[in-house]
Amino acid sequence: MSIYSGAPHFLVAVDNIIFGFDGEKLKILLVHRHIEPEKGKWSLMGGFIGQNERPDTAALRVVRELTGISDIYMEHFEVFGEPQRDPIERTISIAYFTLIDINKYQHQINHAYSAAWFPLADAPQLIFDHDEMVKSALQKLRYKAALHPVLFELLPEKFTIPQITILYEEVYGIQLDKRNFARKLLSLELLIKLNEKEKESSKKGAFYYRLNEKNYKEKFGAMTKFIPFPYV
Amino acid sequence: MSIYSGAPHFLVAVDNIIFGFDGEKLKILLVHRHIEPEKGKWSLMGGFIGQNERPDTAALRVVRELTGISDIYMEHFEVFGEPQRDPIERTISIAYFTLIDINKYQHQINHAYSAAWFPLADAPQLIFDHDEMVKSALQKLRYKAALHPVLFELLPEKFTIPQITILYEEVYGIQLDKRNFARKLLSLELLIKLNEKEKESSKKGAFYYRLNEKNYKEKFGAMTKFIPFPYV
DNA sequence: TATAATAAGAGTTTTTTTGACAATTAAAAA
DNA sequence: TTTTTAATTGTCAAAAAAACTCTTATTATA
Repeated sequence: MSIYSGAPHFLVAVDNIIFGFDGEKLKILLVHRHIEPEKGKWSLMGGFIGQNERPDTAALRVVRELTGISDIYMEHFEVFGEPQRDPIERTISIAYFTLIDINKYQHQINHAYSAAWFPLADAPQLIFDHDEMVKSALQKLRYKAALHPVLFELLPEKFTIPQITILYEEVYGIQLDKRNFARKLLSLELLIKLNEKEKESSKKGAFYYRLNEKNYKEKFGAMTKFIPFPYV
Repeated sequence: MSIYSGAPHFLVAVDNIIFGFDGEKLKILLVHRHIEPEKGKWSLMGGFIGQNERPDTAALRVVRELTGISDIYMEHFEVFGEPQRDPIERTISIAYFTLIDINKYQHQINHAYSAAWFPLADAPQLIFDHDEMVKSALQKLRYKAALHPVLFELLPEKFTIPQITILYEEVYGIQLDKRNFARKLLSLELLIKLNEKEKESSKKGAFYYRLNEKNYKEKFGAMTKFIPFPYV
């Protein structure tokens, strides 16, 4: 018997705020509950940590079960441990935010979970404290993305400067000066210009770019001010 | 019986990396283990989460038990959940870093824990994965302090510009240009100059300053580049 | 075939911030 | 009175950021 046996034991879960971007809106991926309690409501994708599983492995597993993908950007940002947060049994939840390319993985979604993408602005009410989790995740994403080029994780392999600009404007809810922002982005030497244009959204067409993988990895940690603080 | 009963339950602990600054060195507060396992070794101050206790409350309690103080800066930064990290029984640890004024509270330390301050540079080897925790905590502290005026939490109520400069140099292990750094600090309007000098460390004496509490709170969230990235 | 419309994207100027550098000053000790 | 020590103030150039305007490629339409 353990010498720690006097201490209480708890259920420990992971919950994942999965962000995506469809070219217009920042979205989150939610699952529909088919069981009680809170049956019929929407919730974040989550799950309990297994007996021999690390928390971050559990968080990856949960996203893989839902979307079929493993190669994703994920970061722990907070622990939600209010004793009464789950009315059935006390559960301590380790929360992560995850960024995925919505276009690439939309068809791989596991329909067993009845998942759906919702624009962040008009997502339904969620179970337990999941609304609070989403709010906090967005805050942490904003913090992160203001200093690291993390939002590229939300874009497809080929993207245009106007698309990136819209993404940043959407995440922060602000208007950016297109000229200054494009200049800043290009000066980082993260992007490789392609000989191909996207012609859906304009007559002139915008050149496609892709990430310079090497520079992206090298410069990811080096903080750059993408967005002036405080935003608003 | 809970409908979650199939899921495993775990011990959940908090561990606290408590930083202090004595005017020369950045230090951490460690406790001496009087029990097995790892009896005689040094460890971080930690404890198990109580049945009806929030994780952050537990982290505060643990610091209060050791130092007698409650009014402290504390931030969660990582979860350590490797299944084998504690050889006795699997324990998931929620880690926090804490900044306290070493001078103010040195005399309140609870001797039941045989605690001692160690300069970060020559701290003893710690139990389990606590060395890794300290390393990660320092990294997070550096990140935080490069953007927010959080290091003032380590200083006494009255402090001098040279003292702050030494603190930043110590935290980052770099040399700063005193003139440029003082200019940046003063331009933030966080400091109020006092009509009093500190005369221990120089003949001329350095003016004492104290925090402008209002501006400190207001501008804490507004990121400022105290230290250029990447540091080193 | 010309031209109007649209959004992309390259360029300029001003202001602010940063970084590199040296001289002056206050107070105690010799 | 002079020396010594560390604090404090100051200048200038370079770099970065912010504000702002015009040109261009392309499609649709007259």
